[in-house]
Amino acid sequence: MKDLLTDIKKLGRIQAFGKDEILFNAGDSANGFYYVQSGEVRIFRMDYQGKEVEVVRLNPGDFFGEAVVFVADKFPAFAQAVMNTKTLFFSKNTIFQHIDKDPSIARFFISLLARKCIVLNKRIETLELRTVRQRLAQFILSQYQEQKSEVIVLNMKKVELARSIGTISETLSRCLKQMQEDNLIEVHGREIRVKDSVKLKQELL
Amino acid sequence: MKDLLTDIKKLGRIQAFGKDEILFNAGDSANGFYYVQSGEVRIFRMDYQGKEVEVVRLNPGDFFGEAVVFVADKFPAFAQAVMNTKTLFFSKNTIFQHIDKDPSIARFFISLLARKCIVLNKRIETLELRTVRQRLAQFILSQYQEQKSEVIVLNMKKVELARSIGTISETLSRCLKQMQEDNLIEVHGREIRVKDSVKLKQELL
DNA sequence: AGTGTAACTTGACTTAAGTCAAGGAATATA
DNA sequence: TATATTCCTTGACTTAAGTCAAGTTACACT
Repeated sequence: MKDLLTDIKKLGRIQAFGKDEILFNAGDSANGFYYVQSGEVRIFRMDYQGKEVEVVRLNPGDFFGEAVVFVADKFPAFAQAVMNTKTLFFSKNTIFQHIDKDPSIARFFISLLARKCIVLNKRIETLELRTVRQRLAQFILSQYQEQKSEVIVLNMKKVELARSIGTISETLSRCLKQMQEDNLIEVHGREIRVKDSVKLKQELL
Repeated sequence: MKDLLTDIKKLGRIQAFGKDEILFNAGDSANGFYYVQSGEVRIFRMDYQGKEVEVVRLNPGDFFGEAVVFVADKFPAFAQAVMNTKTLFFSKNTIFQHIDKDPSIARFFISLLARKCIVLNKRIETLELRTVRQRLAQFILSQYQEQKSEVIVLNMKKVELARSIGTISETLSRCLKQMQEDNLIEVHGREIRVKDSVKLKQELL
């Protein structure tokens, strides 16, 4: 699988983008997708007031745009480099050719997409929880399980975390404080130490 | 594509389930996935109190379980027939064999999964909207665009709609009423008539 | 180290939305 | 047609969470 990824990466063309540079605009024809080598990419939409609404951020090791390329012909959102970023670009044609002649490549993308579905489903379940506190607890627990450590280190700003659990930074702040007072966690900057994972789980009703 | 689906359906084994019958339990090994021929299936989890939390409902024409089968080995949730239901069951082995020898089948599942990703992403964007009113507006607009008609007919109970936009039936009720008073829509039972789609769009901020 | 900016926290206040409880439709069942 | 059940709506109330505004703290850069 690791070698497969290495092989697949060889099918891509290296591209470099400067900070704030646009990779594609909403409406651009989706004739290929991307893999982040280094840096960071953000995907966002424009709402009716022309305000940007961030959808997701992609970090090294992430593919993006492939779902769109496989089913639609235009990108529905914008992609912009957050910092200097290197990507691999995979053209639709190349990839389809390789999928057709090498089943292991087909399987690779099947499992890539399947994993995305699972992740997205989890995200939805989180967002469907009623209170911010529950969604935050869910987030902390999921990180806690992924990283095997008791200490979670956020790889994003708190505003971003807030948005990703469907709230705003002020509310997140208060919620973290409250959870500290309830002895569930301990917060130091971007480090969250899980003190009582059992009680934390009980929060999820 | 239509023929491809027909061919693929031939790879499945017909199964029939009575009302309320369980198709699989959380934790069962995922050695295959399903296609709904007729009837309805609901997927749900158990929370810590042992209360059922519905994740999604599947109707005729829907595949389910395939993402899990492609990446994990156990189902994370329960599946239950809502009414008498006929499904096709596709065993993991059979499907993988066919994927490996027929690229068009691989492509079929790639596009199936890619479409799911797109749908899930839309769902997330909806849930991230701040107010219930916005999420409801979003829901109505998306239905309005899919069905080309001004009249949307809900194919679910209002409780279910409420949950799917992350709220409860009482709030949904009040929200629908308010939107009627604001002359955006007209509600008669499960029919929603869009009266002013422009204003409705402006609701999304 | 000093200064400036961005990130985060806190407080006071307002509004949205959930809970509980009751009552009406609508639909199914006898 | 009556009766039961499920579904939906409404009201009164409480609580959660958003807004606005004012500080802190942390960090980045000369």
